[in-house]
Amino acid sequence: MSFIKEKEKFIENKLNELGYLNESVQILPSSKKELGDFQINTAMMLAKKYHKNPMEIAKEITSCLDLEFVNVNIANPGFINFSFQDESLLNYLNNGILNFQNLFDKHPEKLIFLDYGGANAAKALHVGHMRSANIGEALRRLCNLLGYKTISDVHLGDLGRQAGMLISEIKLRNPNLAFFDENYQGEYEKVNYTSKDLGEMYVAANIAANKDPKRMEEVREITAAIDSGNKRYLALWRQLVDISCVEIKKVYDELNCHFDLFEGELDSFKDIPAMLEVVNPFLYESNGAMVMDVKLETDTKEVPPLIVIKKDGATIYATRDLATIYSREKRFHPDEIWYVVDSRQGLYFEQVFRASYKAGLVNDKIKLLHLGFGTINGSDGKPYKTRDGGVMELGSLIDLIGIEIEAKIKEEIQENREEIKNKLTIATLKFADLMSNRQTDYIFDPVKFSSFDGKTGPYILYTSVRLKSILNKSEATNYQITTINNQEMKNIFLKILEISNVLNRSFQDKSLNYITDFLFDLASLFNKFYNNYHILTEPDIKIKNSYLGMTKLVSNVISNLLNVLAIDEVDKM
RNA sequence: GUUCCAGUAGCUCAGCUGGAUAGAGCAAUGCCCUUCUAAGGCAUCGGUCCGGGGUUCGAAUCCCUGCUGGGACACCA
Repeated sequence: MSFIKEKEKFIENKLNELGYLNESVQILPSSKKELGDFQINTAMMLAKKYHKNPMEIAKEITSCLDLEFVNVNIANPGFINFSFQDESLLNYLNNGILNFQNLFDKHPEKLIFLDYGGANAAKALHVGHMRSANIGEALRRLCNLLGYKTISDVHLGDLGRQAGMLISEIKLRNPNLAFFDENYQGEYEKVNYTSKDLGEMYVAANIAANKDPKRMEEVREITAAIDSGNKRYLALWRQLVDISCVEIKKVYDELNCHFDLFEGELDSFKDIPAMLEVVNPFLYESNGAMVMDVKLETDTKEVPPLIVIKKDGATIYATRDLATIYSREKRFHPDEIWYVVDSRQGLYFEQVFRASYKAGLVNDKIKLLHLGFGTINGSDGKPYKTRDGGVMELGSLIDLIGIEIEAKIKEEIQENREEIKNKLTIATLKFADLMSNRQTDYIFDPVKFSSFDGKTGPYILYTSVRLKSILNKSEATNYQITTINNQEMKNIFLKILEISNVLNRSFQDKSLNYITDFLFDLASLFNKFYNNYHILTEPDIKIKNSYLGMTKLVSNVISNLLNVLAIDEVDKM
């Protein structure tokens, strides 16, 4: 158990003895440092609830604190401030050097299924995909750290109109391919496209179809044909999906994303009949389509019915998502399923989740969550585009930042230069992406992000390199902090005590900005210390060893938290 | 039109479920490298927390209301 948690429990027990039953206590860093390192505001909350004088309750609480609490004082109208004995802190922190896991609290074991990534087959990944990937991957790692089991699925968008688009374009360009011969019976040849070709053809088809209604009609027909299982088109489409997956996997690899399952909408196809059997009793016909009511009496807003089958009899994304939920429940029995998808799909997921519960595709105990995220905008506040107004592909974006980064790596570093560049580039992007609260939009500014002054990924990595460099030069092998020698050191330790709280909040909000903030604060505090004290030349051996122990501790903490964010460290930069 | 979410320093954003004097980064100005990576550190400047009511010991945070911006509102995903 973390130190803070242990002390909170201690106070909660004392409150029980005083007759304040089942109250929870939060120990927070004090906002008035001159009054103590920590504060609790419990007395004022209890005062309201029990109609008593907060000062009196504060006195009751402070009178039962033990000797580990020092410098205890009460301030109007009922703030309790205190600090902890250095020995207690050091005892705990030294355990943290040996094992990072000692610094925070484990959660109850559950299985969480995460759906993130969401790349579209045959279309290049763009900036929006990056956010889903970064947030999803970091959440997966956070879950694992806290003791949850996880399954991640990229859930490709590999069915739908882009299939029709692409095939119509191929048909136009190579009408003689066997896929377009209704009478062809033999094996289908391997097509010879690169994922770049696919991207280019998709764009061409999209433009043409938007201009020409006849072309759009053809796209619709092909899409519908695939939907109803047309073998020729499906054979071609599966090949195209495989081609584009090569590129997609490469990018996810660069982003350190790990997917336990690399499934997609195509895979949900086989589950549709079984799903429809369950949902069928709830369906009714409306304007030709088969829909399901999902509104509730408690709604203050209008929640339209969910379309499950289109009027042409074809499936729609909702059909596939319902089938996927059904299949996930059957195969894995997760306690929760998280969807890391753009906030704009909020209403849609609300409908799908309601439909799932209502029809009994999943039991009521399973938690279905849509973790929406804000859009990535350009400096004009509109969705991020390239300079000429096109869609910014993720790959080009990574290259763009990479060039800036390359120029800043020290010239004398030649060994692994490419690898260092790549890691710094991803660190830059990820840190910027995870830094803003998950739910809010943010402005993507390549110039700002690659400048890496201030609160950035490279700043954290720079600090981590510093820490490692010191540890290497010291040649220390075991680490023990025996004294808190100055305020800068104390501040670092107090910050580290916040880890458990930071991880919990991050988990609760499903937002990584608490972790990026913490990393920045901790790195800043260490850099401050670094500028004021010289570790390796410290003459007092006891103090020097404590400095080294602290350096090791900070290094461990930063490494572990960067790992949660799926950011790799470097040895030099 | 209905509904949801935003509005905090010149700019970009935090703000721990109501706590004490509202915080960072960038930008601006001035310092600190013969010392463990100066991609660093220190200092200064910068605020009617969109406006107006209310709730209470206490509001950027909760409620009401107005203004501004953005999203969503059935056969795209």
